[in-house]
Amino acid sequence: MKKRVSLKDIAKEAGVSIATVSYVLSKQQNTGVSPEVSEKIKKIARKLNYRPNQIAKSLQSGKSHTIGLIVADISNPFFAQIARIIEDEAQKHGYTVVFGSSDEKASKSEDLIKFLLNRQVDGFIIAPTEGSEDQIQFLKEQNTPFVLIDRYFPGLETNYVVVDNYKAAYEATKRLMFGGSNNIGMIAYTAQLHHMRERIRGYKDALGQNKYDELMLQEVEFSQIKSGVAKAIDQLVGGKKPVDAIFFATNTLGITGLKYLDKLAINVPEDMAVIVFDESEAFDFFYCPLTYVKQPLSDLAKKAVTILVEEIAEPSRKVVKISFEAELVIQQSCT
Amino acid sequence: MKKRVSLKDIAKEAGVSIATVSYVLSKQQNTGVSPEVSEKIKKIARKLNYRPNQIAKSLQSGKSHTIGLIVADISNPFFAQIARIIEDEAQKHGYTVVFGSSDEKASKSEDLIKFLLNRQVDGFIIAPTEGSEDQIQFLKEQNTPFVLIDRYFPGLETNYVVVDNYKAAYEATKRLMFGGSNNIGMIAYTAQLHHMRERIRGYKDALGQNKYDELMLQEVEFSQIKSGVAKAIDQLVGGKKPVDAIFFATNTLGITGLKYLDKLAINVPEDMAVIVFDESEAFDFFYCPLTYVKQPLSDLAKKAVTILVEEIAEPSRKVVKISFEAELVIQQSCT
DNA sequence: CATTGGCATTTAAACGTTTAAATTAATTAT
DNA sequence: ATAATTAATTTAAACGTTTAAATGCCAATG
Repeated sequence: MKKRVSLKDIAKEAGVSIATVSYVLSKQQNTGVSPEVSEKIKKIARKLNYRPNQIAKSLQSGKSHTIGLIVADISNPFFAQIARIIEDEAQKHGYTVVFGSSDEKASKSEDLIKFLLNRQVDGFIIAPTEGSEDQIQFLKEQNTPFVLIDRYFPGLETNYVVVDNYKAAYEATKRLMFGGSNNIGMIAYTAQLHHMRERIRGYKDALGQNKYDELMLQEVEFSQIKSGVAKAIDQLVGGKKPVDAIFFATNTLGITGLKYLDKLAINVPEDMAVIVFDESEAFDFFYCPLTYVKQPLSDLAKKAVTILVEEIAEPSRKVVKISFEAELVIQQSCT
Repeated sequence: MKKRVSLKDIAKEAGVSIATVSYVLSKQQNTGVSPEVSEKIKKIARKLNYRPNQIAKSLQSGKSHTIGLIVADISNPFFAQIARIIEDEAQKHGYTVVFGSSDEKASKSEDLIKFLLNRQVDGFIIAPTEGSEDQIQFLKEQNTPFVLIDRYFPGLETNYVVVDNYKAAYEATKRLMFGGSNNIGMIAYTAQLHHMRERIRGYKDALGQNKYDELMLQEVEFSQIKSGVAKAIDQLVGGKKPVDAIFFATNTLGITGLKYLDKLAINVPEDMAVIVFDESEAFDFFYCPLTYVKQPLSDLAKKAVTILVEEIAEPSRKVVKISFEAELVIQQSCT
């Protein structure tokens, strides 16, 4: 491996000290290096194809210009899209992004945080998993800059960028009612995560006391989506009061659920109205154009980066809490 | 920001030199530190919650334990899935992954490579874009370890892990013929990238001289997929010899094309047989179960990491070229 | 002419590690 | 008792930067 050229090499070739080279190449304005020397150094640097060693800079400055992104699963299009926007936005600010997938497991999330802290990331953007409050609290105590995205913990004073899940779910459910559905079921995750609870709360509130029945809300485990969703749907359609509409709390639940409905030969929207939280490329091929809740991913991700970069620059500023509105894209599945 | 605890802090508290602490904590076997001192140091380290500064280690060792992943677009599920597998595999070897999306632009790819080189990544996994040969050549000259994935340049002696695109395309086309299609069109990218040319070559060879007609191969630009595909399909179905089958060269082309076929009210497979290269969650919802070429993503990604890690350990070893077989998953769209 | 000031450059320390080499102390052999 | 050996620990240099402080030089000032 050819040794990379360093300031030292340039200094030697130019016959000056390392410091002089550094002054020239880090090109702050008022460093009194003579124009001749300056030119000479720049020329040599170009000739040798000098590329500064970011690691050395980081050690010296204490800043790595890297941000850690922790999501549930980078291969889930929802997070992949967020990752892409974060990447672009971070790059604009001169930051690199390193990522990790927690698989919704607090233990993995903890490992990742530690791993990335060792790497001296300057800050984190995290979609926190259930049970990771103490990790978040730890970051806060450490004064490590971070922004939560997609989810947050109402009990913790932290930066976050989310969507108004309650409102979005409320409106979606109301739309189903407006479309004529009388028994609206919901399929959500078992998780105690706030964003999930908010979606459920929105659903319940929309139905109101008299309409809501325990069995109409089915919760399934992350770890066994497929069987869980199947069982949930069986419950919803098989009970004494079968539902005529289902509100899926996420993308993945929706995809899995629609496949199962297909298997049961239940038709959307004739036999069953449907609304799904989040979009998916897959929905474009569903025989009935789906009504879904569209999150402003780009806004979410960009804002998260902006806040993080600001926080890195000015560590102990006030916490920023942002909640965007989601949009209900109405198509034919909810009538 | 609370200062992180360093070896120095531990040394001071323990009343020993920094070196002793380092010897204890980097726990090579035979460093003759007395058990008492060793225990004491470990205890203090735990108490102070010491976490080694990876940046300092990197500077000292010249290894960052980071690998750079450059793909066309991380938000494309094909690459997102690869990224996920690479992440897991890299982690097993103690590596972090930083990623960047080139958008199939050589200039972006070049910027990314430079950016990540400054970050001292130990090596790269790259899905190279068209026109990036010189960048790859540059890495080779620099002796920077790297592995190409998904695509490669036949003119360059480099590590790569790909799929036998020729064979996969050949078999797919033959299957369409076997299914009874007489005029088989193909929609591919304009790119001169080898993997794309191979898919096209496989298609042509399967058809054979007598069957192949210029107009049956339509190439569209990356930059205008939607309009390009629409135009291509118009050509294919509108000519004097309308096609009765289409072979889509990628995932994205397939999705876009199927949507357009829908718009034209062309039915699969009655009016048009279809095979797509690569899978997509979306296909599960297409009214007719699609026949598609399934790449062994997991094998590809894992192998790429293995090769890279080996190359980093032993830099000037022989180039490794791997070609996996793709699987043709036959469903109802090709009859 | 000695002093001051300003400019261009260098010295040196620092960031947090690792590690070869040196030092010191204790033990064993002669 | 002295030299040689071994064990435990420290010193110091190195990785590639940045940057405050020091230095050297020259011209201008009083």
